Amino acid sequence: VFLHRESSPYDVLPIGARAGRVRSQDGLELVLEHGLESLADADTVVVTGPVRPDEPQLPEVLDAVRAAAEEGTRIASICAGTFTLAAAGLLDGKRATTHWSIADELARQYPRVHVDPNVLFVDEGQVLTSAGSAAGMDLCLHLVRKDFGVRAANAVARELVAAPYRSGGQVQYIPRDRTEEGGDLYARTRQWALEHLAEDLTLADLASHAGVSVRTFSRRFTEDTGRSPMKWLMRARVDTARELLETTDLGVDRIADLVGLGSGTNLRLHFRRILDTTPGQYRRTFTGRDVEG
DNA sequence: GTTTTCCTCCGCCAGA
DNA sequence: GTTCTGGCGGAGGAAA
Repeated sequence: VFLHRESSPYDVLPIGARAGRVRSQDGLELVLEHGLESLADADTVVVTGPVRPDEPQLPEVLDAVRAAAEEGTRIASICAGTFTLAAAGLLDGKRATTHWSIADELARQYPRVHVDPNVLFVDEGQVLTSAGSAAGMDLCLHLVRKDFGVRAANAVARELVAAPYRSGGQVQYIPRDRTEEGGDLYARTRQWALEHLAEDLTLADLASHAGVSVRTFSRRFTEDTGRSPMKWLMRARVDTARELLETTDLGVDRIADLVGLGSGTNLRLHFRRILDTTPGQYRRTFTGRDVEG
């Protein structure tokens, strides 16, 4: 589990298929104090899964993970752990991701899973999946962010010397046939947009900053980030509003103004759509204060 | 809650 | 022949 026991806001419990000493493939000996019976007490189970996707899945692990899910436990996976969730049937009909190098294999083995190889993690509510190990950290920070808010997630990220927030839609690094030109496509335009959130930005403004046509910008941006430009912008606005709700005493109307959402009504609407809560509930949950305006 | 207007997204296609 | 770009237009959604 990637969260430091010291810095984690959770009680982190490493669990093995059975308690005792186990030897990893690279020869490391691990002592696991807890076996699968401990899953029954967990609120969230993070499955790191087999080292390789072609490793046989242990039936007792699949049964335990399935039983936990049926009890309502939140289940997350990191890297090849997604294969365990898929084998347990938890991903049937759902979007999921894993490391890009084994995404094709996941789609082949589990055709009922909608595999998205281009994102860092996928949040399907009770079931969450992530790409490579570093993306697993992003997923864990996403969970902290959901459970305890932006400030707590940032504190954990600082402790781990990690980026505080990389959205799930951010593209995985995948080697392409052609040379990567300039790395993260439109990163400068995204940064520029974040610095001008309060303004009435249109798709044409973003395309103009990127120096390409609206059509090309829209197409390449979506390929690069997994989200259409304006959906990405809306999420950035709501995320900034969340941070302002947590770290300031500003009213909803003022915050809506600062993040370019125009009115408190509009901010409430998008808060509800994206986070399924209200700004007031959000501030009360994470700060204990009420919201004005 | 309804209506109107405007914007975004996306498929299609032509040209480079 | 393939890939990429950019314009057009319709469908759907968002905002006022």
